[in-house]
Amino acid sequence: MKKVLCVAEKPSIAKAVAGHLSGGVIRNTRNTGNKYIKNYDFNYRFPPPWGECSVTMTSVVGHTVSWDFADEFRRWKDCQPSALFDAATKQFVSPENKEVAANISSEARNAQILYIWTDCDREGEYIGTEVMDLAMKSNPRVEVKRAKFSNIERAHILHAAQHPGVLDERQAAAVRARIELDLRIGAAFTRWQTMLLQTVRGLDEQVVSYGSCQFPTLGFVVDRYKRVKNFVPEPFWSIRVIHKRDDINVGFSWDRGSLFDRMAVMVMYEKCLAAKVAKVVSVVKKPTSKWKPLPLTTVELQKQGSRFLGLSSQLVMNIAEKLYTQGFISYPRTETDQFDRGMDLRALVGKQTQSHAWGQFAQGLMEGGFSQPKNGTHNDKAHPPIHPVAYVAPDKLNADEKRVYEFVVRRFLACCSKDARGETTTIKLQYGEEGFHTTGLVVLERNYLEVYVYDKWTSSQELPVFTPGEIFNPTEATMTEGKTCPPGFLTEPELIALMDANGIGTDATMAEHIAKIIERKYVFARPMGRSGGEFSPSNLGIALVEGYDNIGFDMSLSKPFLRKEMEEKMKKICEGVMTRLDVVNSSIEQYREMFMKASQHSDVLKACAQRYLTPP
DNA sequence: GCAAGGTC
Repeated sequence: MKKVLCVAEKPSIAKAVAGHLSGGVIRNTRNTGNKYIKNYDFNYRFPPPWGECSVTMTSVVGHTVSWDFADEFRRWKDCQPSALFDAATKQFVSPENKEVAANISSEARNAQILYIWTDCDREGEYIGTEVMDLAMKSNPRVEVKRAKFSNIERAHILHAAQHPGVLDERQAAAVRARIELDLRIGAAFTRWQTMLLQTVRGLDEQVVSYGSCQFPTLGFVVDRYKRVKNFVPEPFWSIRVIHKRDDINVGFSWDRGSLFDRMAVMVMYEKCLAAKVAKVVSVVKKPTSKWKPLPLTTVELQKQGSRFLGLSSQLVMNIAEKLYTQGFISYPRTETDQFDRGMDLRALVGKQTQSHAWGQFAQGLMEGGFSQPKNGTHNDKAHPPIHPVAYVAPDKLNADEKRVYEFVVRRFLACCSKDARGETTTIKLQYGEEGFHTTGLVVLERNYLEVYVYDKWTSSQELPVFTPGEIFNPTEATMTEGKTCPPGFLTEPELIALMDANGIGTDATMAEHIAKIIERKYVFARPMGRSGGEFSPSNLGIALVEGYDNIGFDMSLSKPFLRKEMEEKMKKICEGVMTRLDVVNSSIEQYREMFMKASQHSDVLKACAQRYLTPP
């Protein structure tokens, strides 16, 4: 009988896959040197030519192998920062991963086949090559296969086991290019600018880091700050009509909205008054609905967590991680906003019927209210949307955990419910030569809104009856004056949305980048009650962005374009259009030129920092 | 004393 070693990216997947393949008959569960990892032994019948095999299923815990510079470049004074662009690098297993690596090597020793079950995304493909290398160290002749799966539903996993594929070397190469570039560019610029600015007041003890994600994130905050600061309010004028009927004051808005030309508005307003009467042009009733939300992704969880729960994105992710490891919710790092057709969503809804808070609603879904969730447009092919997998009694969780869990559950139940339905009434007026309108809403069926308490959709004041063709004398018509308002400082949900839209970081790391630029004292977070808080840059943060902008680069270091370019090059590696070395070499040359330009004009950056950091 | 990416 052949021995097959299966390796997943994380312990939870190993456990789930072992459960499905073994049919519940696990011969042996062995502890390893790592407290999270277990080895599961069982038999499984693979398709020919393998047939019935003795299987060991285990996992790593994310990356096992790290990259850094060779020893002679590790200390900051050992070399010029610019030397890091082509300094020797090395891979190694960090002390906390020693047992993980040893487990793979020793389990692979007597296996004929290594079957890789890492997540089916780019990082997973690379982690798969780490596992392969570790296994081949002890068993160079082991045959390597790769499972293709996108969720851990039983039938899906069994199908994956029956259809072994191969590792995608291009995707792994793309990740390796990314690792090398981030290391070289990040370390070179970080050392250089830290040492350059050390003599500036207040920065003597501080690391001033550069990272391809940190800087664009900082750039978003500075950008908004400048827009707020440079904002010049502009006056505008409008016309508003009010008519009192059945004791209701109905306000009508001007079809033109508002104009910046006072005289023009004045003339139009006078014409209205001269006309004396207004005429009802149309009264239109239209069914309308408010759509239930899409299945929950990580980015959405972080944005809404900040908006509705008043928790920072990082805290939300830490809590979600904990709820996941305790088996209460599904994997919290996902880009997918579509549920697989095969998933038994009703079973998951059923588990929530015992809740005092939303149990009745869940019961209602079980008794006919259920409706298949909408599909979004994202699918990472690795994880389903975030959803509750078990019911948890509220007294088992602390206050913040309870709120995150509750959000995940309510969101899920909302997805499985129906859109809210209502009816709008739109009344259009002609008054002089101008058009006016008003709209009323009656909510007819609340549906998902009953459980998704975060969305508001309320009936506006009911409109009195107006009849098409009717002519009346408006109670009041006024010319109003307003002023344009500056935008607010950047909030956390807005920042996450910007990062997401511009490809800065991944769902798993966006919160870390935000935390990092706070730790580096580039930005401050002002807590703002329930909406989560807003960011403004420090003097140092502004100085860095402005200093580099003053030097002047074709592509700004604090804008997302450089990162986007790197992402596009990675895609080209995946498509086979470029090789890893093409990408690494061309990017290194590009950054080396920028680095040289920066060092030639270091006085510009330094002067900028001095200007912002020296008290007047 | 550097990065960003996994995961715990």
